[in-house]
Amino acid sequence: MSLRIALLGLLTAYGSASGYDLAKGFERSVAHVWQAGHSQIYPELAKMTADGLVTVEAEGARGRKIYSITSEGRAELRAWLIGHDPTGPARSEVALQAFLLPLLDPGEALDVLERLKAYVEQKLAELEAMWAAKHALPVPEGASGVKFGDLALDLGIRQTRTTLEWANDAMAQLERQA
Amino acid sequence: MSLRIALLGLLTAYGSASGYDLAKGFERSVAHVWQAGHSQIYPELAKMTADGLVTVEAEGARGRKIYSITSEGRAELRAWLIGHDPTGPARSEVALQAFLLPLLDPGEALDVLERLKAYVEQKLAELEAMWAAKHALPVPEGASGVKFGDLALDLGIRQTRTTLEWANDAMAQLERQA
DNA sequence: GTGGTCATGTAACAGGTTACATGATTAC
DNA sequence: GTAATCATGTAACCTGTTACATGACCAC
Repeated sequence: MSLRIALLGLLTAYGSASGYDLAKGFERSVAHVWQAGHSQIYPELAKMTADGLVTVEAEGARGRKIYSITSEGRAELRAWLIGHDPTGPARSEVALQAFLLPLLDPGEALDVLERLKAYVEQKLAELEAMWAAKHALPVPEGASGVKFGDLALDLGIRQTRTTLEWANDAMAQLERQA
Repeated sequence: MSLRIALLGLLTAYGSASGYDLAKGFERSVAHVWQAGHSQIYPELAKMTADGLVTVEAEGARGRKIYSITSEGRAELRAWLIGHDPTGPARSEVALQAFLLPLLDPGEALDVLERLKAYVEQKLAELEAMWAAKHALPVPEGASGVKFGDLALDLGIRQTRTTLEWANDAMAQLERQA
């Protein structure tokens, strides 16, 4: 379901786009929130067309199909946004690794945390660069106060920072033991 | 892969256990980190037995099969813990909803955040209760400094708190606009 | 012309969820 | 005896990943 929603959302933001554009859109704007490759996107767009949520507005060069959202699609997106309860199953490889870390001896566990920290630091830098890039330009006239995607980016940055703080504290704790 | 690792980890912690016990273990200790139903666990244990990572140590009443980890299994678990890079694809329904929230008007968006906040508060209460329960008892003699699963629980609590703070700030921001 | 990137698709597989199905044991 | 819970399994389905495959167009 969520893939559909993400596609409808992007299509709303873009006005209209091809499957290829949407795949690029996933790499850029939504990558930290949701991911999908083209092999998942193309069949899904076909199904969504069959279900009347999107339509092929035009066909361009190189077989390019330009999709746009229908009013049914807009309704579906709206219903999900308003009605969806995020009971989403928590599944985190990082947390699983953290859970099992005490099975290693402190020195080894420190190495693992060190690598994790490096990874998280890099990710944080990427997200902060994204934020900076988005906010470098002045807000255009008539734009709404909250920019599209900003709330999610803020959440991502905060959570990444929290993970980093946790890793530092966990390392300090292990060092006291080692 | 991660399901295997989680099962090997629980089996290490428990010494030995049946599929049923492991399913219960998922509901309790690891639920905030990883999840799996019995319909996934039983076939996986069968495959792991075929691969030599676990063995059926004994068969009890009601067809109960008691598994224990083999040295091969311990090696696999260790290798994963030491060598696994957490490049895990980020996929979060909450973040997706946050991303698309500006598509609603501020009043509706506030309602969604209100519901999310209630959910997150409840989850935080559960995790904190778990922490309190674990730390109510004095640390047994000879136990290592960090209790099994504590690092992950700490991470979970911190991230849940961060999400809550974010929701509050996002609501305040939307209220200014409404 | 040839290498890159645009653009779409399919197929095989791995991981996960929901529903179906069955029987043994225990508590009342 | 009957309801709850222990205990295991299978089947259908959905989602997601990796790999394969193909052709159009553009820049050099």
